[in-house]
Amino acid sequence: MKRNMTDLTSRQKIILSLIVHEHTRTAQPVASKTLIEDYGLQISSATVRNEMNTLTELGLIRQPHTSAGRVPTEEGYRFFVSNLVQQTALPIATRNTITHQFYQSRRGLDHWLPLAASVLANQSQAVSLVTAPHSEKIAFKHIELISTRGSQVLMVLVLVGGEIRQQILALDEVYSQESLSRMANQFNQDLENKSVRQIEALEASADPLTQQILAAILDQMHLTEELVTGELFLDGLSNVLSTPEFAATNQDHSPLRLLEERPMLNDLFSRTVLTEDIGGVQVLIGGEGTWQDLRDCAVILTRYGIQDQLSGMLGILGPMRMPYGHAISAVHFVADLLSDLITDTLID
Amino acid sequence: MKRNMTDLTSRQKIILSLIVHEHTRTAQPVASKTLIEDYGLQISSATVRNEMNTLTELGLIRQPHTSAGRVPTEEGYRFFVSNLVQQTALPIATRNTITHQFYQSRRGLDHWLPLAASVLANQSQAVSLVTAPHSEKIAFKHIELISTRGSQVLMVLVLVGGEIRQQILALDEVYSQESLSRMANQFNQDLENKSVRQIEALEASADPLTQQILAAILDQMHLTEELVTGELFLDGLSNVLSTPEFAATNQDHSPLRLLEERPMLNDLFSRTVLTEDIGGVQVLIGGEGTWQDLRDCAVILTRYGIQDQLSGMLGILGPMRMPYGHAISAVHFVADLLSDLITDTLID
DNA sequence: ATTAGCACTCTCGATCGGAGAGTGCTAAGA
DNA sequence: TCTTAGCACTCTCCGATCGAGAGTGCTAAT
Repeated sequence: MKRNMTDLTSRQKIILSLIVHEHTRTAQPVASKTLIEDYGLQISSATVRNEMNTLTELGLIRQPHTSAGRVPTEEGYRFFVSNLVQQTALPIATRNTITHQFYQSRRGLDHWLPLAASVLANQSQAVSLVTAPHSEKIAFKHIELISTRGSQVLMVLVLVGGEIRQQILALDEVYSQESLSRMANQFNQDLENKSVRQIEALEASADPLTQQILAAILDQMHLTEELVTGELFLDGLSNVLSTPEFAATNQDHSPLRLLEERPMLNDLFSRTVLTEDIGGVQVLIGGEGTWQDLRDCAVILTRYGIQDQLSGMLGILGPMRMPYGHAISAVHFVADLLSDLITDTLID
Repeated sequence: MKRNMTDLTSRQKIILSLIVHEHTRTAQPVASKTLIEDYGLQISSATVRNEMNTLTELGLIRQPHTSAGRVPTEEGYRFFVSNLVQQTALPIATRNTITHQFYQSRRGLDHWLPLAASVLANQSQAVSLVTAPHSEKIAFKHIELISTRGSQVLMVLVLVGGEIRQQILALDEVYSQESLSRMANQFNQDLENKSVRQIEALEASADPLTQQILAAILDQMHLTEELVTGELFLDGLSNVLSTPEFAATNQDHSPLRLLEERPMLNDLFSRTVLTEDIGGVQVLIGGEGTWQDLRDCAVILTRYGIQDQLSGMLGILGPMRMPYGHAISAVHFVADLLSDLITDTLID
């Protein structure tokens, strides 16, 4: 079933590449004549047709109907991406512009993540997805208790890795800001770098007030732990709204549904990228049998961040007919950029 | 131009209402016969046709072509919303379920805002928009300096109202967590409740380290001040993807573009709702001449929060053909719910 | 003021046919 | 054995045509 490099002659590879390229450009079936005319091949259209026949038998391309040109199949795209695609690095000027946007007045993740999504969307002309980085292991870093009104207190919790969580606590009596700060300092000394387990062990043998706060801390840590990924940033919806692949022709089965269904999205993330080391880019073509809604789409995903410590995911979702070389390069580039930024500002 | 209540006989109002209702249901032009058959009117179709003629002359309904039924015009919808719509309160069971979801294990805005978006989207079967609440006047509440690595420090800034901002600072030398905490405490005493102006006044006469931190604080306060609204939460995209109004038939002019263009969105927010007091719901029909992309859409927006202190915006964007009664009630309901929650947990 | 009756108009869907595109096959040439 | 010119064949696409049906506007009667 699975083809490898050696199954195809180099001429067949060239023809497959050209079909992919041309079909990406025009969204139309590609004719044998178009190929020799537009790309100046030194062979006749009949020869191309013969080769096309072979490729069709191999399941790499197909004809929408008897007398139409050829279109790459899912298999065909997979073969292309695995063996033939060549990454087309972003122009140096573009890279500089983008890098500059990220580094100007170092504003932190709040700024970088939407920017990453925006850059990806622009570069790929597809929908981009970026998740906030998430710690591999949840541990306490710092707590702050801020008196607000009456006995109500704002708890700000910083976890190792830099994730910040907040919660309003209703304490039993009113405490001054001084005593709240003292309490927070105590927690900061006692809990630094401690894991959920270790903190749970302390919970039992504490006075009621401490217990209440510990419970809140643990609550937030649990919530964070349960997340597969951090917050999700999207961009580039308008890039794909008008493409036929995303139009909701089939009743309400649009690939865009996926973006609103966190369970599905998490599933996608878990099954593909979470298993990979940082640095590898995964390309999913046509839903891979699992995601019906992605039948005509491709997803390019990768992980960024710091191996075994703090990582997020980013990638794009576009029509299967996509400029893979450019898209993969763009994903790589943005991932590396974010990884660098996070390494520079890691909170540990 | 503008019609008021008294321009129409009560029978005309009934007919207009029925046309709006029926067209909302079927998305088809409404015939005179349909009206008397499906709604049991005790008049003949010819009479209805005569009245329809009048309504057409008044510009409240129109015929797509000579021998088709009638469709409400923009004007017609406006008249309907201003004079005829009756809010249909959400069923008590639904209200309870929703309220319960908001109040369970009070998790704070992180939880409430996406939930609000989700509830609105479900109730209205349209796209929902919710912005995080934003302070009317920016003032310092609390700062925390957390040592991370080497001379790098995480600054967590809490503003009056509860907005939290963070930034990584690169200090000139390494400070212990104790000395950082001491510094933070000093700031907390000196700056409590101070505005941007007041803090700027202090900046000049401080030592370099203090200056650096004050600059960072001011930087974040300025950034916050410049925001028209807080973070934006969306939901319900899939509700409208398949409706003709949102399909990107006209090249790439879909109403959904709007959602990705913050400037446009801010403009929409500013011109309509920011001018209103909390409690009033605004209905925008057909882009009101300003927003081309919203030609076939309606937007229902309102403000929630605490007057003159902390407020955000929420609403829905749907096809002009929309169950206004239900939608307006839903927007009202969710806004009130959020206002209550925010009042309970206000940080001042 | 209302309504029955009727002629009129316009859309929608089905059907048809021709033009054009592109193929597969065959047979000849390198 | 590989390549290619030539040609018949197939299928889509597009426009034209047509009839059915829906819904109206008008007229005349109540």
